[in-house]
Amino acid sequence: MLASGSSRLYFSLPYKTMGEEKTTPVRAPAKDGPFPLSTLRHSVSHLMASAIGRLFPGVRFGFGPAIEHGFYYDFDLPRPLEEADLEKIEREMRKIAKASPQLTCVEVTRGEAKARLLRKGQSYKVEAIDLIPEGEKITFWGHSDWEDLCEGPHVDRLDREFHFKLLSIAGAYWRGDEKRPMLQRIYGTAFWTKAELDAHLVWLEEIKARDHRKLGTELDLFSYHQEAGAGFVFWHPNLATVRREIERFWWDEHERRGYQPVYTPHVSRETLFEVSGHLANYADMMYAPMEIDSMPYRVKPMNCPGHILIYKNRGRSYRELPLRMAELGTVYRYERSGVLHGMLRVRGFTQDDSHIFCTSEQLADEIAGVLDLVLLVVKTFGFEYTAYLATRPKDKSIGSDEIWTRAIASLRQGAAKVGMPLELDEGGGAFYGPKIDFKMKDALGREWQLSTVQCDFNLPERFDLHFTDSDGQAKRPIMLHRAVLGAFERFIGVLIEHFGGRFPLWCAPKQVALVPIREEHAPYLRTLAERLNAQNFRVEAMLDAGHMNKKIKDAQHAQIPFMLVAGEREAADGTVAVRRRGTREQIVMPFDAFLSGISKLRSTRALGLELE
RNA sequence: GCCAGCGUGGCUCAAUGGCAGAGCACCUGAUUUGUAAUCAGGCGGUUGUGGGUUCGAUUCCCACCGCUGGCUCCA
Repeated sequence: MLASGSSRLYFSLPYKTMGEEKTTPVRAPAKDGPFPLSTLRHSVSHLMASAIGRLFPGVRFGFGPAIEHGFYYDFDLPRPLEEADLEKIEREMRKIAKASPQLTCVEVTRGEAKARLLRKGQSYKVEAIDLIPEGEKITFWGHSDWEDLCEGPHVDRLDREFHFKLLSIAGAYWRGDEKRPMLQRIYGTAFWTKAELDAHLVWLEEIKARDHRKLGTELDLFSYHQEAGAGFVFWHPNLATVRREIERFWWDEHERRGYQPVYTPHVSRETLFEVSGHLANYADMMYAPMEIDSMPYRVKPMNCPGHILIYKNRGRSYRELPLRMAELGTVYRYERSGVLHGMLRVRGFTQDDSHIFCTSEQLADEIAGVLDLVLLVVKTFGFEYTAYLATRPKDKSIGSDEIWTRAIASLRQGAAKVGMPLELDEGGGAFYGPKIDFKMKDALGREWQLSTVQCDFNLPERFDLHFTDSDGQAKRPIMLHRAVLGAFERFIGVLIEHFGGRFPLWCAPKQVALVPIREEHAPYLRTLAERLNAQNFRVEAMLDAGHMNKKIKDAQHAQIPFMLVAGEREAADGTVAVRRRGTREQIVMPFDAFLSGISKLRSTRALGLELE
């Protein structure tokens, strides 16, 4: 119903660092034509609705807005749609656009609008009228014999040049409410030019090709199993290697920044989660209790209670603050079956969790420290990001206005210290405190929520935490929850798609492939493999009988960053023919030069593969 | 959880109410190759699980498990 005013910047490409590895088509943002792109898309959604009206008499219409990459429209139809229907609908749309291109708009009174819709049996639309604020204009937009309660704006004529495609069918609750009827939704997209539509379709293909579930199979990264249950990920050696490298990076950075490692049990007595409030507020997400010695125990859905027990284990001095505890803590949460999605939405996952206990004076510095770490991660993996400051929710929340104001100020100060711009998410905070959430934008321009920093005034109260201040008084610390990667499952799932399976050298499952030209050159390469192994490089030595070309193909498919090919000439002068992933180049260089080159790429965690 | 679709060797996909097939992978043998697939042979499936209809079900029906696209909810 609502067309937003102007088209948004629709797609950007932060792919500078990837050098020759770049495979994503470079696209300029889709342009507005005679009308804004979103207006076109909204009009095309109307065109689709009118075609549905002709093909499915008795259809009742829901909403049909323009969205980020296209549009949708919801319908209550007499029968389920099939893929094959989309083409039929498209054909009907073209017919209608050609036959009756003129759009019309009439303003009516509220009563008249209702009568008009009742007459047509459009019960959802009748309901929609009540959503329009009193005093606002009520208009119908239409073309041919079809019209729709709609605020507009729309394009003037449907015989202008534009290009569209219907993409998929899905179910959607009326007004997004799961207690209401399920409608059928058709998604589509539209552009002013064919080139832009084609580019968009190529982009959709690229997304499909980079799907972490597809690459997970192709590159032997992970699996899930019917016999193990939905939402549980099995990490294969290749992906476990990636994870271990990232964990190593993570611990290095945390130790450098004064975090202390802790480990806490996966299962605790239920009373712990009563005290923490999880049982009262989070029970839906928790698994049923298990009985141990006739007492109920629970699998942990979060790590904070465990960390708090460690804090509380003895008296704490102000000298210990800020106290930063870090754990790669595996938690289990019940997610409804329909929301599970590869590694990105699972039921058991490992958070890179930390809790910082500090005074309110220390808060801004601690936040700055966390944000600095987020920036390091963003840079290391080549993401772009947007940071959102989420403030006090309107309905229920705890803590005084003063403490909220101070915490929000601290979040702002922390961001200012590291020069981080903040978008505002008004009222988006947790009930227990404000936070900064990050959306990371991947190489395909899609956004993912990963990092988060949250102030918590609640748990220190509930667990009655304190420390002894310099004046001898017992005082209450503030707690900061933070995750930088978020969860390994989601982070690495995103990373697979971000890199398209082409991991940077430092965390690639295999880093160097060795290919002899003939089997008799294998001994030379074996000595190189030993030297690489001695430097802790992960080597795929393809030294068995077999043909060179096949090995080259296999190494390329496995996305191994470097391939060293050697025959008589190389063996004679201690050189290697280096072939970089994604290229056909053959650069002959001394092995020592190669070794120092990749050592540098590894130690700098370079994103690209340019050897100096 | 809800709506819709799907489930055939490790992977990608055929086929039919009447003996389940191909390519890749894997194994064996031959081939010794200068930058993306050498040739030949072989192994491998109770067609997701359970029930029903039928002379006969992988195919039709039901339930469950799992997956996919969305909705709703989230790291």
